[in-house]
Amino acid sequence: MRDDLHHTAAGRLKDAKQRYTENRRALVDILAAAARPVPVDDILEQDRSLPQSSVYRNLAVLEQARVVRRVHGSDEFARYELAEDLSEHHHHLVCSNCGKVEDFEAPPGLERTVRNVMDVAERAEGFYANGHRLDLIGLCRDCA
Amino acid sequence: MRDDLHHTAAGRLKDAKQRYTENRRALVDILAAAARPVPVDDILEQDRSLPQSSVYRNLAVLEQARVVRRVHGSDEFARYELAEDLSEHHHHLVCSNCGKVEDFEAPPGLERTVRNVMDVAERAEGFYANGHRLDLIGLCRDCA
DNA sequence: CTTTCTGCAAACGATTTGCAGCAGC
DNA sequence: GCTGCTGCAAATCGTTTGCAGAAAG
Repeated sequence: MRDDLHHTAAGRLKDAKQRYTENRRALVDILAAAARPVPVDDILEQDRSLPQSSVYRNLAVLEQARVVRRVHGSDEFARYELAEDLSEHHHHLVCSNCGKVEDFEAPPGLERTVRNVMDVAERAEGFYANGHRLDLIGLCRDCA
Repeated sequence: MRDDLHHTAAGRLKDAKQRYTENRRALVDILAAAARPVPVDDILEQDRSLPQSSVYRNLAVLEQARVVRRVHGSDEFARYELAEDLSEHHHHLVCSNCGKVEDFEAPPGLERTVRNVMDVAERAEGFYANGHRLDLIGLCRDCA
């Protein structure tokens, strides 16, 4: 499973004419292990051997190769998670107090409804949606 | 209608022990006139008499007073819109190419579905949602 | 070998803040 | 007057970039 992930990541990097180096593999491992989008600072704490600039640069490369995705919380800090098709489809619980972001799996009916909304957007506004984000904003357990 | 808006804004600022000055009124007017969240740069262009620092400072004050709300697009620029209860409830079409954000009114069935999801989040995760954002990500008419 | 990656340190740029003067109450 | 607001210019800080050396292929 984890091997499969690395295999896919390597393939996508190769398509983008990029190498799958130690540092990049480490980033993918950290993101795969997390149950939430990870802020850059957390990554640096989890692996002190990674220099800040390399982390930023490699996350940008991985994002372009569609291996990871950047996520916005309620604060200014960049957070990253694995690309949608490398993990389960899910949504986010965003704490408006502390900025934390948790993954959340929505009940099945929702996806169908959202699909309809995407069709409406296309017909009504000429907007070609290829994805969506549904974030619930509120107070996490710690801040409640 | 517009007067009512200013009246409400003034009241909320008073509650926060803030004054409703010319500059702040101008910001509310600009946001009320837009059909989309407005980036700070656009505000500065629309009213050259507003100094950058005042715009940032006043938007922060207005946000704390719950008159405006900060919105995240797909780029790094801060965008603002009127608080949810001062405008119509709506969602956003976020262009993943140019970062632009458009307002979009979703069909009624969606809201009911989302309400259910919020209940699920509370029971399953102990997360007290008080709002949501559903953004469709894709290509706007110009970028398609 | 050639191309890409790394890590340091310096640069960048959107946003924030200190401060002296001005305006609201 | 006292308190809060303004606008300038300087500081802040997450993020980006230039460059010389190391590593991948």
